[in-house]
Amino acid sequence: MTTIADVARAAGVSVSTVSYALSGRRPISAETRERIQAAIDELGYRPHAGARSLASRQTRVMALAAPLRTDLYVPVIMQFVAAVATAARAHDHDVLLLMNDEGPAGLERVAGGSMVDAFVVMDVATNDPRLPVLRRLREPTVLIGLPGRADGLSCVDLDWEAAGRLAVQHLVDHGHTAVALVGPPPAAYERGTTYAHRFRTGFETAAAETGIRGLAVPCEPSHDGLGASLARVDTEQPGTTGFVVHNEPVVGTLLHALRGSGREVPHDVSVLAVGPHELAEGQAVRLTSIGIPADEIGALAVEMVADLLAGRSPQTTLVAPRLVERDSCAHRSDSSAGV
Amino acid sequence: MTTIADVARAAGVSVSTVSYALSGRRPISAETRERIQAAIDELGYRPHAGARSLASRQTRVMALAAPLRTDLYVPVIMQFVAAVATAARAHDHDVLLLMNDEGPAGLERVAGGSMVDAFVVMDVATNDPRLPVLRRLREPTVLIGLPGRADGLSCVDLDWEAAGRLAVQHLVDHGHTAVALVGPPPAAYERGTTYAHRFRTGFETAAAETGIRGLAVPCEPSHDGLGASLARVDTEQPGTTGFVVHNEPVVGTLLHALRGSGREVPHDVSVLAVGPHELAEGQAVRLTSIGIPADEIGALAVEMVADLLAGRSPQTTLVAPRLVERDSCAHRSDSSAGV
DNA sequence: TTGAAAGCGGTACCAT
DNA sequence: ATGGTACCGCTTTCAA
Repeated sequence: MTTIADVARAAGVSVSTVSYALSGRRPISAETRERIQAAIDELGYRPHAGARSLASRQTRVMALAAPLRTDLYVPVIMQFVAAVATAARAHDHDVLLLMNDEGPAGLERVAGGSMVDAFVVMDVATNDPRLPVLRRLREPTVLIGLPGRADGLSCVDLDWEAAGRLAVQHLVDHGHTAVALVGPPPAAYERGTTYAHRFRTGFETAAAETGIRGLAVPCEPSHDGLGASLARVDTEQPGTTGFVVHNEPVVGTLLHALRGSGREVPHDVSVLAVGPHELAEGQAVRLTSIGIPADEIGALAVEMVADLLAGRSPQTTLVAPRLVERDSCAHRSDSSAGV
Repeated sequence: MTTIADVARAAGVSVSTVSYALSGRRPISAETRERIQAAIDELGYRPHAGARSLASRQTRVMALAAPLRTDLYVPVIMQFVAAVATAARAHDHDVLLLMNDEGPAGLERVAGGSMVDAFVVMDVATNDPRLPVLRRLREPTVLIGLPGRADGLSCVDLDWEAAGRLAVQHLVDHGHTAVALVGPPPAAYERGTTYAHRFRTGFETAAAETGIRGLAVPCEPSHDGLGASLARVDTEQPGTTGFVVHNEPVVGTLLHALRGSGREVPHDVSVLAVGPHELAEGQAVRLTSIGIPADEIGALAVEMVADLLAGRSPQTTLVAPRLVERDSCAHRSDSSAGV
């Protein structure tokens, strides 16, 4: 293994000069810099991360606490993970992966061992037990999601409430007066994951404000689960012509079920999906959808980590939802709202 | 921050004694051990990972190179990642996440900086450019997958060829004489990902050996993609009564398409899926399926890392496929094979 | 069974 | 602009 001393010797300078050449923390003559760089290239020198972290008290690694749940849509989770990892590299950081099954103890372990400089935490619940721990740690934290109280911690997330409103508004604009939300599984609501609540709140608020009928039903992500939810809608709110699906796994199933019950999309009913655009586009009818900008949010999270590391104060950022029109929402020119 | 010296002082022993008490590398009297443990608990001491890796030349971190492709079924990838992360923790290791977009350079960077003790690499292709690099590195590697030549590296994977044979055999056992494989997208074959080839080889070999008709068609993971593939099957091999789907995203779509063309499952045609059991169970008809034991393979990978770290030689392990019977494969008692 | 001290490979202060 | 060197916190000889 080649060390900084080897490089110094080869370049005919002192170790401190090599160190400063590397960090740029003090002026080095162009000529010296070149000799050093040549030595580094020739020897294939790589600073020892452990030695560096010991001396400098920073690791250039950030921890990413990612969820491991079956009631979450995995492709989106993975997109967040990939976005954070990629953005971290762009900031010359690596990512230490923490699976949430370790809980608060895992965060303490990693922080206590000085393994990371900061935390990015996904899947935060209203009263997440990790929050008090994170506040106490000296390493800064960015939450992907929005807990009940965010004080002292940075947060980034989609503005789910605005997304819920946007969905309803789009259907209202198309003349719908009875809309249903096929939401996440009950478990997602019960767990206190705020995005489920926030979307639903936006949905219900907008329905109330625009004076249309709106019904939100949770949905288990299976063929039968969707069947049950759809039955509830048909029973509790007959005449529903607009569907919002905030439950990726059942998007395709919903389409088939509607068709199976004689309702053509978009001729008889409109469907608006919330989820990845690829999902929306891969269906029998290309679905109008509100995307989840995981790449953007992941990159923002890392940006905010950098801010905190630079000494700036925690902040909360909500990303505005964006709707892409495709082929699943049609105008209802007449006033008939029967099935 | 509390250091080993603080602990030593509090316990009234030397630093080396604390170190040895922690590592267990030399006998410590029960009484001393207790005093040390008490001091550790009281002070909340955590060894500094960087200092430790500097002195001991090992990090207790393993790198996990995970793919970032859109043509892979993400839930399964994630299951591998979770399995490796969990197993790593069970071996007192952490996981540094590498997204494959960095390629061989990322591996060299991380190894050169002494950030990890070993590598677990997913999504290996026949002539993966990372292989020569990994062979050269001093850190041992375990591949999840099977490259063209595995010499010098450990490998774990599902025995995909056996899986392909198992699928055909199951359909043959149920009296089918014309079976089709709806496989992964062309990109998966072209990339040289061996699992696609191996499954297909097993499928075709078994079909040939049992003397039945067998047709393998790749399939783009979308509604239209499935439509195209199904059309090929109907044209090139009319009378097909057994379908093997090795393409998770289109499983549901295939079911609907068959139904749409007047073929009931399992009455008219049998369908056998390859993929997670939850996927198979969430369909309109509960599908007989061959699972992908990601948890088992991930755990094995970590086990093999531990073996290599302990000085044992590289080895290759192929996990036998397991088939779970559900409701999508029926016996064809007569000899009619018409659509 | 325990202690003292020499590294491990960097960083950054103090000099020049 | 550059060099010398005292740490950073831990592991592991060497000694007792």
